[in-house]
Amino acid sequence: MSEQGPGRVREAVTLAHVAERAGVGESTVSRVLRGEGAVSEKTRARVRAAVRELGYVPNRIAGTLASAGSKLVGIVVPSLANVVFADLLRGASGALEEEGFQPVIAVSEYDADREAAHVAGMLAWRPAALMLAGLEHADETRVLLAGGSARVVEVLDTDGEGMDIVVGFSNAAAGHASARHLLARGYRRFGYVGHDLVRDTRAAKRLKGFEAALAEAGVAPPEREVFSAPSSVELGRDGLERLLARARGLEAVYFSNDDMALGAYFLCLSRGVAVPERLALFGYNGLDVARLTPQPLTTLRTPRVAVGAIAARLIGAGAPAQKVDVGFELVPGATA
Amino acid sequence: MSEQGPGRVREAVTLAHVAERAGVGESTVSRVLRGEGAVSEKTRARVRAAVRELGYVPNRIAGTLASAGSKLVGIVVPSLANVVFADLLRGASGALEEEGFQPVIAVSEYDADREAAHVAGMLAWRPAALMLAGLEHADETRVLLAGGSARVVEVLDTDGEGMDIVVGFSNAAAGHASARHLLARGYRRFGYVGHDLVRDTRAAKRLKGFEAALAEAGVAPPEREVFSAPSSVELGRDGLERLLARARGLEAVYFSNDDMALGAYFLCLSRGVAVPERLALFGYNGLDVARLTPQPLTTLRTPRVAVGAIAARLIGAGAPAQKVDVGFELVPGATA
DNA sequence: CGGATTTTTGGCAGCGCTGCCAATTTGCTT
DNA sequence: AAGCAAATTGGCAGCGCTGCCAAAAATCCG
Repeated sequence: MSEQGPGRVREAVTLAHVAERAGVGESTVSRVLRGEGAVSEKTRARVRAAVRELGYVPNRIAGTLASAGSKLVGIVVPSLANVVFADLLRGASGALEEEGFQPVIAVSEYDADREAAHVAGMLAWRPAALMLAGLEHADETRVLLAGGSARVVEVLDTDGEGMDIVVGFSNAAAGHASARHLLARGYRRFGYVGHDLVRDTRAAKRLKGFEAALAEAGVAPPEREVFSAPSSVELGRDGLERLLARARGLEAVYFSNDDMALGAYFLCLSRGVAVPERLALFGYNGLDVARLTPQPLTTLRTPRVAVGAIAARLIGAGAPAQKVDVGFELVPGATA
Repeated sequence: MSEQGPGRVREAVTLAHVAERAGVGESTVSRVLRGEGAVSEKTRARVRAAVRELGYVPNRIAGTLASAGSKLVGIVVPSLANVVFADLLRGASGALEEEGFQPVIAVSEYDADREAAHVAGMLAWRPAALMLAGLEHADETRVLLAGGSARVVEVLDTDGEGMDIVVGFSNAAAGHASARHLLARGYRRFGYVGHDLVRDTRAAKRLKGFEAALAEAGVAPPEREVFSAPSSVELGRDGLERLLARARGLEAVYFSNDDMALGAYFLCLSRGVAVPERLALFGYNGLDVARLTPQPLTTLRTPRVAVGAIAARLIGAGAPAQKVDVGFELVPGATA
């Protein structure tokens, strides 16, 4: 029953056990483990041996409590079904790891209140930083964040005021650039097929930028076909189908993202609608798969992985509040 | 400087502060917060008011240390670039949340040693459970897991021995079923285009099952074109291109997954190769996008989201060690 | 209305580790 | 060989919360 004895009683090996085994003080073991403070090579070796022999795994809960300030970084994304956020997480997760942080993720389903709940839950772990998508948040979220000591990084959008660090690009500018491209190609009669604009404020900002560019050029706003569901290939196909059924003479259609555009492109392939001669298609995101279709999709690529990575680096560096615009790249494909 | 005073010194509001403010003992506040133990409605209200007034956010680090056993669940996936794992995370994350757990993720890049390192790092947070992809792990991982008190859930594969709970399906059976389907359709000369088989052991198991079925039918094994990189649409296209360049008379090609098959399908569309008449294509995963191409891809759909959710439920229920086979579904499309 | 119960509370010792400071040892100098 | 500075090391008080147990208050009963 006692924690010593010859048997492998393993249950809860603590730093104290390691210290005893190595015949040194607890502080010394702690120093060795953290590679901090001067410890002679001899003791260092003894401690490491003890750690190995006992199969000791440090308890970071206790460590964090004692030292205040954890190495956790909370990340709340709107969805995991969308490649954008998977890419963001990939970039963030990789860089965070290198910076010595551990990501903790949560999904808000594009719901501001759920986001707030997650923020509260994560704050309970006293994270070093919290990463949120976009600049629009529930008031409660702002209050929680203002009161805490965690850094805040808002990503993927720069159109607005950030609370602390902001890393992203202008969605309005993206929409604007997309429209300019289409206008330059001579298109004048536009359509728009999109998903939930209320929840996905970034998509809404793109559309706004897109329409602004048309207005500036004195061109009529696009005929809209908007769903209130998350984006998907299927929705894009259905959207274009409906749009074509009711709007005559459309020359080019702007989509809320590549998934949607892809569905529409497949519809065109199936129906034998000549792209871009009869109908031009323009997406958003720069998805890999959309680059390899028989005709590469004309789209606008965003550096999502980089956004995650840069955000992580800034957190690691303890950078001051700032806004980093990583820009985007218009990718002329063969569909517009 | 003192932590009281009339001003809003906010820094570190603790349970003790709440207790003082509400004029009750710490234990009472703790009980109210956890909704455990009998507390009169009157005091309960006073405590809640104090919590609100002070903007108190419980410190779960301290709570976990005091009570032992956290509500964290570590999840180590091989990659985030692959939809499969994003789906898995989605299912797990949603169900975990409902069960009151918080997911902590890490990416191993299909590397067993990195996986081991992440497992060690997560164990330091004394998680309730750890979720790993597949049944193949580094010895170190097994040792760490055997010594810890965390539950272990291995997902997406049932071909082999699990350490604790296993939720998934047989990849070998999946490959076998795919071959049976193609054989039933009369195809006899096969090709295989795949990605890194050494790291992605599940893909290797599928191929093995596929070849076994061919052998059983007395059919020659497939002509292989295998890359040592992660799967991608591009790799699928290139793979088929190479395969066609060197193997004559192929009738059907099996792909390591839908991404690969999609790239190949696009190549066929571009080159005007009649699918499935001249060449049949068979994928794996049941990706949404592959269901909406002009010709839906014939593939095998796996319940990835469900796997994540079921795994989470079992953890929450404290289920005993077991192996859950959720099966898969062969989806006859128009490409084979 | 006193004593036995049943409810509600409060007190306080840890959980395992880190930070601070003092004690000890070692290495140099003169 | 004594004197000091520098390098190592150990002790121990918390970090903020929960679990356990005893104290206090509210209820019940004959």
